[in-house]
Amino acid sequence: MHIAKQTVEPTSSMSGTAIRRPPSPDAFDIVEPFGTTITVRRSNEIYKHDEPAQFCWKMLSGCARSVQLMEDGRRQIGEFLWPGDMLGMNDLQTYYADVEAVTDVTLRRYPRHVVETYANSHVALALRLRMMTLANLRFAHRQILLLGRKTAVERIASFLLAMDSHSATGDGHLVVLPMSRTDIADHLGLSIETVCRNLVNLQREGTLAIQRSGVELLDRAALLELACEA
Amino acid sequence: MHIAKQTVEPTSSMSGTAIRRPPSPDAFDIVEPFGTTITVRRSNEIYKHDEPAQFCWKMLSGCARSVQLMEDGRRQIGEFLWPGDMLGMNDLQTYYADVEAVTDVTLRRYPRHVVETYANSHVALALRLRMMTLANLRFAHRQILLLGRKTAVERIASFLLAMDSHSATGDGHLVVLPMSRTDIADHLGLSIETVCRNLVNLQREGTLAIQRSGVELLDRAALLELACEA
DNA sequence: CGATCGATTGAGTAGCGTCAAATCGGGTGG
DNA sequence: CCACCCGATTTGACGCTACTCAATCGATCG
Repeated sequence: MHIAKQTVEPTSSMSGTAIRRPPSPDAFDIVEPFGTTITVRRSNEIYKHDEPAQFCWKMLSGCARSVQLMEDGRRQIGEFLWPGDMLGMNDLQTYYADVEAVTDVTLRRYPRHVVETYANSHVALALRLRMMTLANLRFAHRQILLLGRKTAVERIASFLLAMDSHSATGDGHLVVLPMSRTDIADHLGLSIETVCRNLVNLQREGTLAIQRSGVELLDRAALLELACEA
Repeated sequence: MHIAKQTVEPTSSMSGTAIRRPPSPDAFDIVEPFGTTITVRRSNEIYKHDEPAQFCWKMLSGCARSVQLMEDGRRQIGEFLWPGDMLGMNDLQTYYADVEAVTDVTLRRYPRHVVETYANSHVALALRLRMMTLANLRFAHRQILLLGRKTAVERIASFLLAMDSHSATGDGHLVVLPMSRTDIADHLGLSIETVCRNLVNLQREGTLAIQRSGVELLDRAALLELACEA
């Protein structure tokens, strides 16, 4: 595990924890004293497939990707992880995917056995963990529908809308895309060229404007229509 | 909800609960007194998308499918459900998929609020529920890799091996496939014709033999190779 | 300024989908 | 018992979506 930097902040700063973080007090506070705040630099791994699952993490800031690799190099990004998301929770003794930092990332790291121990005595924590897992399962099933039955444009429209809901900016139309086209392709089950071409097509149609740091959504209604979520 | 028949067996018979059912005593036993054993006939629904999530169920026998429908009729089967599997657990107030009986199915039905209440006081049950959800999440991510990055043959090989692990027969090579080709196609993100053709190709190569009730696996090593799980 | 990595564009193709027809199997009623 | 019917499965012909390979463009960095 390559962890670029390790600092010990007494409390997690609230920056970048806007979306999925519930209001304090959080059932997770009970294990806060056992947490360590760490930083992982862009492109470095947070944990790897088959490693013993000793820790779990909570995203504080940045973006990470969960990666499954096939022997011949085919790659699938199961999910992107955002502030408030948990990583590394498992029913097995080892992790079953790689997780890597897309941007520089700060995380709060907890020993798994501590979390499990507290989950066995503090019902609120057990409930919180279960609800997080159920929400993740729901997202996974959305992704299964996307990968099984949606066309390339539909996948991209769905993806952009999902990214939009993570954009802290909210009001503005600009959706920041911190991940590469390759990452997007490997998340949507497409080739990088198909992602590019479809983005350009959407731009041509006036639905969005491609910018350096992301895309500007010009016609959200058209995207909703395309994403089959209208 | 169309439930064909409703009986009240005092205890669930153990028939058909071979695979994922842990040995007694089960943490679930605590809610058994609140359960009702029901039967749902082939092709009937167990619950529907957007219904209030009042109940959850445990599969006792048979096979069910979890279905997501798009407005234009495209269909995705997220998972097949087998004895021991839970249905209807959710972090929302309503279900987010349809579940239908593939074969005649018997289930044990529990009021959600009872399960939630006990989960808040009986740690073993809370843990058990979380572990089940984590396992489901792991299966979902396997399916995401399959749908995102595997070819048609690879998907079918993976599917047959997964079905094999549910076959109670074990020793014999015959894998029973209770679901239709359409169901298989909608689970693997393929067309029904592609499923047929690839099954026939595998038969031609001597990897399997198509039979009335399922397929006989003649060369499991070849399937493992194809499934990219060798 | 050259080098490098990511993004875009173009040309050609293959895998899988669609449409349509044929076949199979199981159930029904005479 | 057999002829018929209907739905599911299989087969065939063809087309299209998205992939592959390859070249170009752009931006960032030393």
